[in-house]
Amino acid sequence: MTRLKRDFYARDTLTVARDLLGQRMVRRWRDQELVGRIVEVEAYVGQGDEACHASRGRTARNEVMFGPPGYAYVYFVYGMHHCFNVVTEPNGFAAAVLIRALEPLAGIEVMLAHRKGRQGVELTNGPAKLCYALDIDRSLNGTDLVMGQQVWIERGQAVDEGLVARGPRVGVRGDEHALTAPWRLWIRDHPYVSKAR
DNA sequence: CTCTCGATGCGCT
DNA sequence: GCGCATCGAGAGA
Repeated sequence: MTRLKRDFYARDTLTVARDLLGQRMVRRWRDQELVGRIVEVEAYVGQGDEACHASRGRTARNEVMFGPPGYAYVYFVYGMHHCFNVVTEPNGFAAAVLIRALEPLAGIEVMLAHRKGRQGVELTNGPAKLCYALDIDRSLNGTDLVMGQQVWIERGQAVDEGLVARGPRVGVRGDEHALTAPWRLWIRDHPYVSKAR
């Protein structure tokens, strides 16, 4: 499998988000690989995007987003959950793509164990759920997706443009633009896409 | 099925 | 102190 390289991530965030659909996210866990096909993402685009954690400037928490592309930005939210993002755009431009849902492809037994009792789409149909399934927490914040050995993304089956759906992001706050920009992208009718609330 | 609400820790005002 | 890029349980229809 071909791992995505730095130049994949170093592009416009919406383009990276679009191209991440269908790719294979891989988590090295002990001596096996937990793999899921990316079926839903959201773009968070820098200082002008009020929903982006970096919109109010650089802090200890969002530091990784300001750095070079191709690194993991993992944050802790609601006192109990983690979310996994990939950093995009050139060094200095704070942007990232949130991975919101996966279709499990390998290591499903391990994912089932991590999800204690949940099964089927409940394994990975949400940004925090997939972090539980893949055992991702803040210890992975700042890890290199291009050279690292803990988590990375491989070239997967391309998604035809006609299958790409777009809409407003889920659960965000901010101005009118932040609330309405169609920066959530998913594979149309895919069963593992998260349920809107 | 839909809706509401509590959990729970930390980053930032 | 406030609010959060969420989830799961429980109630009601």
